Amino acid sequence: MPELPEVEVVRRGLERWVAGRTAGEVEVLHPRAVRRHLAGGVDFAARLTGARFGTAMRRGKYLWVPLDEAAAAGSLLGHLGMSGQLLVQPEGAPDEKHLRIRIRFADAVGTELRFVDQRTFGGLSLHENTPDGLPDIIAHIARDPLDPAFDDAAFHTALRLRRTTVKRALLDQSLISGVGNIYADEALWRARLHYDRPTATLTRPKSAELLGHVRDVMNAALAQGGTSFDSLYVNVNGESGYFDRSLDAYGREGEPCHRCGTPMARRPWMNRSSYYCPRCQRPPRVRP
DNA sequence: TATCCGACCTGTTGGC
DNA sequence: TGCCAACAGGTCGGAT
Repeated sequence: MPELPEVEVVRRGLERWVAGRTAGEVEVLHPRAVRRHLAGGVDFAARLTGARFGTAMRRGKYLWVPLDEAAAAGSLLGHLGMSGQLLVQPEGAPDEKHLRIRIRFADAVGTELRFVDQRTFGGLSLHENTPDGLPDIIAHIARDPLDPAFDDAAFHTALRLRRTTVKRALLDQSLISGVGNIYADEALWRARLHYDRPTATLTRPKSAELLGHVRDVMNAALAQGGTSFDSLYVNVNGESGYFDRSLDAYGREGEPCHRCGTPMARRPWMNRSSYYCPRCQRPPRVRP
């Protein structure tokens, strides 16, 4: 599934292939793909048509493109969800099986923007912007740790104040954005932290170390998977090369820990799975 | 108010 | 072989 590095690759692709162009005909082929656009698909298409795209922005896994001629100070907001792709395809190319939204351009370049999404967890929508230039609906989303303006000290303070556990905190988009289940497990393994460790017990050095590992995991993925924006198409296929080569925790149940050789464990967690090393990542003595 | 957790969705996998 | 349940997981919103 697209994680933050893949979303960044898509952002760069949009910046290169879509910025400065004007939307022509817009087709909404599946209503769920515009479910966050409360006025519905017809309104979405009508308002987007004729709008000129600015430079794509990103916060966490949300992408948005400022529009200069649709609703005043508005943006086209996108989230890829579990299986979403934004593709710039030649006009007339066969439709993808899960094509949800098609945006033609009012120019003669001969390409169109497509939103393709098998599981329809993602979608596109139009929103007004806050004074900060952020789509209003994502104003509550925290900055991601690759954002130069991310405040490490404030993150640590917020962690200490929460009465929750460390993995829940990593997945809390109002604390830190862009961390999904996979990267949370990877960063916790690197930091030798058990997922159920209460955040209130984390020292400042330990939370700084954890944050550093989150950044390392993301940067490594970006370095390995962030190549496709140089091609003609904005194309995230949902499979980062990083997943195949460099995972230390996620999906490795029963395989030896890359640090100590102990078989890795998997535990059901929040309708998901947590992968960890039972030796390197000891559970907290006092359960929260 | 803060935190928790089920629902949404569909292709794949594994068990019977 | 075929059927069905389990699984994957980001986000929202209702429940606690």
